[in-house]
Amino acid sequence: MLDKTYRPGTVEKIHYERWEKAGAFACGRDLAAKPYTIVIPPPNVTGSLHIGHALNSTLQDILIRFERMRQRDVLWQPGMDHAGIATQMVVERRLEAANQSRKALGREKFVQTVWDWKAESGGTILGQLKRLGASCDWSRERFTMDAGLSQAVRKVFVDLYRENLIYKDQRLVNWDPKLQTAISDLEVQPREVDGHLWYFKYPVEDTDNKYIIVATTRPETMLGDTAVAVHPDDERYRDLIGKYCILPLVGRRIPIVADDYADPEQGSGAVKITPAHDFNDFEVGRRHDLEMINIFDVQARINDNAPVKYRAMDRFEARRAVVADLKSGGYLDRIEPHRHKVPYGDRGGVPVEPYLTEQWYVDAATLAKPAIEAVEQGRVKFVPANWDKTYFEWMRNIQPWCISRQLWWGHRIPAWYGPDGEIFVAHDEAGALAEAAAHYGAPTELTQDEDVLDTWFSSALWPFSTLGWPEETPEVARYYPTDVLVTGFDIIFFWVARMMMFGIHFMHRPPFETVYVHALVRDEQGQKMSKSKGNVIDPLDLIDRFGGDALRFTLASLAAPGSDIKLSQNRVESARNFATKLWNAARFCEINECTAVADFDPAGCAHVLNRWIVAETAVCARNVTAAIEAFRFHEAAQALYQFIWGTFCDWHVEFSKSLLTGGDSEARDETRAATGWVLCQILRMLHPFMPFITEELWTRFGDSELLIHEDWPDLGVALEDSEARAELGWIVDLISGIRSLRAEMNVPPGAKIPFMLTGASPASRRWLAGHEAIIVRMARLGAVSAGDAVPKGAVQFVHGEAVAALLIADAIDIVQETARLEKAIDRSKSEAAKLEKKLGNAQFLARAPKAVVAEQRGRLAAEQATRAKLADALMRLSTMQ
RNA sequence: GGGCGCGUAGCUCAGCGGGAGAGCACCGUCUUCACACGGCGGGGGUCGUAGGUUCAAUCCCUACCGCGCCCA
Repeated sequence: MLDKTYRPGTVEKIHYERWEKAGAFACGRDLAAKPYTIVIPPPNVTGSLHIGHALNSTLQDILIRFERMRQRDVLWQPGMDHAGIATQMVVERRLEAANQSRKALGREKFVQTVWDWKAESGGTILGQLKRLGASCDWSRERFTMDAGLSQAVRKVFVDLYRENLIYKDQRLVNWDPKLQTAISDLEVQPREVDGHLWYFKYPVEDTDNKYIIVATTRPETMLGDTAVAVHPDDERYRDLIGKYCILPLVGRRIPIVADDYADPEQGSGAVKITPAHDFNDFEVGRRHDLEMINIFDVQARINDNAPVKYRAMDRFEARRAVVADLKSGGYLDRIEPHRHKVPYGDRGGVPVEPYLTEQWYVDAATLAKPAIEAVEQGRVKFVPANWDKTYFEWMRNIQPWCISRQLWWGHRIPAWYGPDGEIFVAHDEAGALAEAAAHYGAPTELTQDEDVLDTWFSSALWPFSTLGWPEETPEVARYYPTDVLVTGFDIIFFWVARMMMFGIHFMHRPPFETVYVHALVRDEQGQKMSKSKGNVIDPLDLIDRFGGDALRFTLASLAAPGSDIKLSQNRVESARNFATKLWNAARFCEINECTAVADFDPAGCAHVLNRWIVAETAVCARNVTAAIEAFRFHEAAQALYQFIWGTFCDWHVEFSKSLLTGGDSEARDETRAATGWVLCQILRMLHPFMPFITEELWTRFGDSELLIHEDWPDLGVALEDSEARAELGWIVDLISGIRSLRAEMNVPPGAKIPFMLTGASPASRRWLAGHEAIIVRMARLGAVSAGDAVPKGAVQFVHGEAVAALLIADAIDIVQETARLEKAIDRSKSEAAKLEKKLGNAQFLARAPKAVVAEQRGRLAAEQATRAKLADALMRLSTMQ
């Protein structure tokens, strides 16, 4: 016998092991079947499971298990990302703790240390995904630094270089002075800070104490100023254009130029130009052919291009010194408080510097064009659809993508330099040497580029590199393009856009058909979870307490498209309760021998109760199928919850008791078989959402080894017996009506009340008689009869065309009953009045669709009939007095 | 400044042109032979504000108020 409560802890482990042992997650089980592919967004090798991963993986697993049961050949491709900066930082921190350092170790040994660390403790997250029930094909697990994936990276680099889509350029980059590497625009986080605007006076050359005032948030950069810009239409400065200033502290003669970039409304209207340290100034510098003076070294300390006094100061120290010196020199006009945004590196956590360096770039604008078209033409769809706006917005304004990083952990750039700086890009050193030999006419020694590639460069290849590309593997042919990508909106730019660009360029087809974008999981108050706030909900903790199924079901039912998810513990609790409810319904089935019968034909039920629950099951299956197909996970979850709890447990199980314990053995056997069949359909439908408990129950009720490979219910509309649904719907309403009236009239719960239905149609009488046992049982009635006139001593309610009467005789509180009926009449009157008004409107009759008019008429007629019956009841009551 | 989105029951959210819904919480009640992680019943909303379109607006349009996110 099943226990009284379901205990997920032990059960979940058992079934995950059974699945793995059976190779249940492997792709290629049926090569005749249509493939269905999802690649997992590869988590960082340093990562551990947080609630966002739990949501992301749950949704993927629902789709995967659903399609697997639809007998598609599913591949859920798992793996991890080497996460360049993040991983290098983790390992460096470990080295520091052991009093070692990356630089002391040297490149080769350091990289080996990272690999050792990865082998030892990297990738705990994948083990954690198993707790959630993720049915990835673990036999195909990949890592972005694997030999095969690295080969893909080199091929892509070499090909794009040869197509002039990768090039080296001297530009401003976002430089992280702490990590001493370039980072991409996307890795920069602007933070609001309270700073100042410093107003400086720059003397104008050859004038008598005439000066121009410039405002800046970064005084130290003045050491690299090479111009002052004013707006060409700004009257205040018109006569100064073309003249020169003498830069204080430095003594450099710098031009005053006219440029639209200077905003007359901002500050003094004149702006200092530091082309080597500001993105806007860089553009101004290009337009006016200004000198670009770099004043920082790689750690953002002042270098030798500045006056001796400031050399080797760090940027913050230099700021204080420069301000002090300008002040003492009489060049400081004033200081104003100023709130502005400062760019911080999202990894290093210090302000980044716009820094002039030579880096490798991808010509993103060219690659973006077909990627934009693919979405415009509908070949790739975002769900919800409006994420395409975000995608377009970014893609249409895309900047060259800086892909080189001054790190050691990552894919080393396959470029080699000759003694004269000539660049040779090749798949490997041998290839480069061969090219060099041809170029120089003799074997020549080369040195490889020191830098590695941005992590996202390899992630961009994930949908095909994991399948074996550039080898022409059967998997590439079979599983590319993938079907759906499930991801958070925060990496649309980082990852989705780049997969689109590289996928289309190299595979000639977009990497996926659908991009399902889910929201962020927040805490109960709607705050973003973060360690520093201490509001992080640990999914593993929730799994320990409530079960993996409960967490999955909760996340699925909260995953309404378009809005963030606020997760609270009591949602998970109620999902746990739902699992227990199902468990107990199964216990009921077990006790009453309701198990699947081999030759049971759901279309062949004789008893209307069984036809009804079969029909409701078919409707539920249709709804759940449609919801999952449309990525409406919350609707699917809700449909299941309502059907399992609200229909199967609350009504069918109760209805069935009369038949299961009654004397009619034929009806009993059919009910057992039908109930067992329904339970098995429930297990199938619920399996993608709650894989563990359903697999566990399948071992008791199923007729095969593993539920995970069973067929998804495709029951057909023929089973949706509308007559049975109408009949049982009438019974449900009748029982609910009686229960409600009993409660309102304070009838003691145990009292068996005689009941009479009057004015009933022959069909209603037939239904009443046919289900008398059920009605008596569930509404706690005494004698049940049908009559023409309501006897005295009854409380009544209108049930369809009939009046239902509870004969409670002396127990009636006439005052209370009068009030109740009057209230019901009032409600009916006001409802009818609204309908009459609407139907009295000629415009409505003329313009509204016929069906709507007819519906309103029908509603009015029903309302009037109800009111008449209530009025009769009230009159009878008054004659009792 | 540009873009996207959200204001519906105490809370979390569905619904998005023709009768205001769910879960949780709340109130009452019940040790009924699957389940108190439960059963039964119940209360609770001028659907942010103001205009407009329409025979009809929570739903479409405009403005405003409040809140969030992304980009510059």
